[in-house]
Amino acid sequence: MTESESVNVDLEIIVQGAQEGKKLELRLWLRMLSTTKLISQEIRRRLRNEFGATLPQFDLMAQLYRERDGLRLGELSKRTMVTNGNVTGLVERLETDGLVRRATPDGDRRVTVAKLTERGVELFGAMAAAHEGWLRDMMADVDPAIITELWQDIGEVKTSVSNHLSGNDFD
Amino acid sequence: MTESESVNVDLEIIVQGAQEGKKLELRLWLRMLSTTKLISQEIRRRLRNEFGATLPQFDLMAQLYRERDGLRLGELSKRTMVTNGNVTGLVERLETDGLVRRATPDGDRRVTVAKLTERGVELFGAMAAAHEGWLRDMMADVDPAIITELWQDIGEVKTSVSNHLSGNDFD
DNA sequence: GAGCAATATTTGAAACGTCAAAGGTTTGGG
DNA sequence: CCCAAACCTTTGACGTTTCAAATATTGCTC
Repeated sequence: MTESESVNVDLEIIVQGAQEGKKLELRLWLRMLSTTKLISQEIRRRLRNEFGATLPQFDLMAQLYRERDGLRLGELSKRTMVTNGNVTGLVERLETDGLVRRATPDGDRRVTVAKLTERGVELFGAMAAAHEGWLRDMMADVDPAIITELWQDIGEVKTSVSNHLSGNDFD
Repeated sequence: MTESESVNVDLEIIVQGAQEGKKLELRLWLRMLSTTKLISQEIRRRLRNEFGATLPQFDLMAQLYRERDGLRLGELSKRTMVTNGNVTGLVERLETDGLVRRATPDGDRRVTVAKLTERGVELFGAMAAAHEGWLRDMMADVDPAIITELWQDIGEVKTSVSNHLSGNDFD
């Protein structure tokens, strides 16, 4: 059936054309998402294999590493973009692993402050160094100028998105 | 050793000036990750509120929408970048919701093929249209030229990452 | 100073995510 | 044939994620 074949070809051309006509924003989003997933999975695998840690744990510890006096769980929640309930569980597991210690300040007994233990500081230091190296390796083929440019332009995207959220706004 | 100290100072100034103390790759990664999280959370919230669906379900249905004859679960797993075990559960839930149907072809009884039902096709069509609009809104303040440029440059990052994975390579 | 609103964390249910092990099915070499 | 290797999906253990409801504490108002 040469006719139906040629019809199919035409359809494919049309579809292709339409796909490239796929909205720019959607196309960018799909690529951002898949790239981020790819990198996350690689980092996750390596954190697991080399340090027995998870990515969320790493993120949380990174915040506590910066603020050596500790942070309230709510503050941790904001900085890691993770819900309150989730922070509870994360900190709980890190505490049983001896990497984090929880304490309630005398001033306000509603509050719980999480702080890295010595072991936590030590472990995170090692993980952070490795983590940075992994990223450098993964992006080794990308021109540094492009990396800087990407950083700036993604900043613009982030700003735009922040200004167009439906629910609660900024913070 | 004053000499080595001055060397250190010089190095730090250079490093600080060049990248504000953080390696380019790490800085880019942190920004990509937070931006992706921000957009994901917004899409998730809207999918939930307006359609009662989740983002992973949306992703999976998107693949089945393209391949109207259905896909094997393993193929779905690759395309959605989700593990096999996870696909099983996702498809199970979508099936109880009447959006997807599972079948085992006569030729090979190891295989399970998932396919959108009519309701699934209909619902996904509506979700996809809304989804595209949300993205356009969120990125409304970004110059289209920059969006296209980002798409290309992130493509370079993705390629580089793909070529520097530790475990299994390409696909 | 009693109660009510605001703040901060925890809990519980449901879904998503990984990995590794186990369960069927097919296929191919002897 | 047959049985061992390869293939595909499911299962189970554990961790992450969200949301909403529950709990606890503080602070403020009247």
